[in-house]
Amino acid sequence: MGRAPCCDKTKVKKGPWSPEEDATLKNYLESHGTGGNWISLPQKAGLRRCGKSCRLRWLNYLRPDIKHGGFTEEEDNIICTLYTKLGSRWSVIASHLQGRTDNDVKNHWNTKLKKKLLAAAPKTNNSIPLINNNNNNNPSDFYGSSTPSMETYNAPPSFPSLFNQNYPPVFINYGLNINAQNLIHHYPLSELGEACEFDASAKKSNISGLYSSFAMESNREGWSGGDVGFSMDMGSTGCPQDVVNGVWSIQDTVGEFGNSYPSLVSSFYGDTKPQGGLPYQSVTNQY
DNA sequence: AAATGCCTCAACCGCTACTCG
DNA sequence: TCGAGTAGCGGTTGAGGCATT
Repeated sequence: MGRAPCCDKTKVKKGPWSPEEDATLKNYLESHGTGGNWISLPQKAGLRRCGKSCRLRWLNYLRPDIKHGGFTEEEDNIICTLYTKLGSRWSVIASHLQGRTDNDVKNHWNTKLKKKLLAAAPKTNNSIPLINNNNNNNPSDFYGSSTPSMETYNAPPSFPSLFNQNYPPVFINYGLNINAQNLIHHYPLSELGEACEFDASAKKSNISGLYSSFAMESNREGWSGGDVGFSMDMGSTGCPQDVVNGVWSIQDTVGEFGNSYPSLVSSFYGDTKPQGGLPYQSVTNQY
């Protein structure tokens, strides 16, 4: 048996709020406050709405300090910068923007900023991103049923906060999440390290989290293995975002990446979770 | 003018975190 | 310490508006 619903769904109204309902809720909250309990509020206020719905309507729309209307360029930059550091923690990001709600920021990102940045990131010529060693060059096999975009992007030029001019250009090919337990189940870590040329520090890591972040980059100067590099944080390297959000930051990884490209995050470029058991295969990059 | 497709965003859903008895 | 109730969060949906054909 599942969890008991927060209200009787058959008795509450759903869908868009009418101006009358807005006024009722606003008047009630301005004179009584929430009383510390949203669940019982609609009954007290005389609304046939779920408490959660009332809370959302107030927080996202009726609150007097809400800023409606388009986002400024400065707000866009803040969102982009924080997204690279925090991932989709919309409430935290929204807290840095006066009068913006998490829902607002989330919608704005999904409908505008994400597309804007993708459009500003032209595909590279060397976009043959992944080949597995299973004698089967169909990359979708590697990703299971959740096939990601196999496109490769240059660093978006409109994303200046990500790229410090003191560093050489970086081309991130792809970033994805991997279920570490599945991974261990199928591969000894040392074998994985050999097969995929993981950073030496990653080989030594203890796997402690369910999810780890895995990223591949190319054209990275100084990479000992040639043009292709892999980095993996196994959840034990002090990266605060990787386990929960799949947000991966070179700045937060250990080893030789540690002092490289500050704030550079791969999660923007692709994010998927392989589903089902993976066949034995390693991954290389080819030009 | 009508049909169609696309985009936006308010609202919902389900899950986790937190609080309190 | 545990469990119930509630708050908060992020992902997703779908109605309505707008643009294009």
